[in-house]
Order: sequence, then C-alpha cells, then structure tokens
Amino acid sequence: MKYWLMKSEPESYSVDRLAKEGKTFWEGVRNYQARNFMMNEMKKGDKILFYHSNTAEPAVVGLAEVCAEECVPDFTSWDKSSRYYDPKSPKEKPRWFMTEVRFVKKLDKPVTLKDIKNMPGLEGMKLVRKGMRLSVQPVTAEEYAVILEMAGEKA
DNA sequence: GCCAACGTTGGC
DNA sequence: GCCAACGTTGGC
Repeated sequence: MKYWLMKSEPESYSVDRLAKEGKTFWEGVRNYQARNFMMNEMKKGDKILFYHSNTAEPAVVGLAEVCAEECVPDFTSWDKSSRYYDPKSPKEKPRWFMTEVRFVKKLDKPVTLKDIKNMPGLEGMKLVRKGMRLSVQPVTAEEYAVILEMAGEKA
C-alpha cells in the first residue's frame, strides 16, 4: 500500500464537501507527473492526506482513500464550459485521467504547513521542498505516521 | 533540440 | 497582490 498527499483549494473543493459527498472524482489534474502518479502508482485502498492549499492556513485537514480500481478519462477536459477544458485532450485520445477518492475522516486537529516545517523528521517531505508544486505527491509510510500522530490520530 | 515568453501554483 | 519556481508552448 502506498501513501499520498493530495492538494485542493478549499474554495474549489474542501474537506467538508468531501465529507458531505462521501467520494469524488479527482478531476482537474493537468500536470503529467501528477497524472502519472494517479495512473500508474495509485491503487485502491491507498491512504491519502487531504491538504488545503492556497488558503490562509495551509494544512492537512483530512484523511481519504483511493476507492477506484483504475483511472478514467477526466471528462472535464472535454467540457468547454469547464475551467479544466483542454482542446488537446479529445475523447478518442484522452490526455488527462482521474481517480476516485473516498472520504475517511476530517482531522480534529489539522496539521498546518507551519507545523510540518518545524517537525523533525519531516524535512524530506516533498511538500516542504522548495519549488515543489505537485498537487498529487507520494508520502512515505513514516511521514504519514508522523502526520497522523501530530493530528492526534491513531494509525 | 534550444530557449524565450508566457501561464500556473501556492506560500506569504 | 506579489513573486519565485516551475511547466508548457512554439518559433527557429
């Protein structure tokens, strides 16, 4: 099993919305590296840290799980009215794919970016590496465990 | 294949 | 709103 961190802007799709809807397609990824992680390495049951980005207090705010066997074409890339529309991703030959994510829980105590930066043992996290902007990124089992502990969650 | 211009991400 | 870092595009 693998561990991941997935970013979402709360204005766009918040942890509360995921909690309400139960699960969601992870649409809108328009970066090859992030797409490849979803397509090639994510497996059903993988654990996800749900992260709020581009907000006053960026933080890991919830837990989720990959709930799809495999990726499907991201249909928002065909939708002209979508902000994710991409004319270079035709239906016959889709360029962008997405997985599906299931809500697990909201953290009572979100783990902020600031806390992560100050936490010994998390220096290597991709999240805190300069210039790392991937919206879907792998996390090690150790990093995942430390984050959970910081949140006061049992592993 | 190089690289300048441009667009996006995301912390601050 | 600023801006650094990075990715993509497209002319050559």
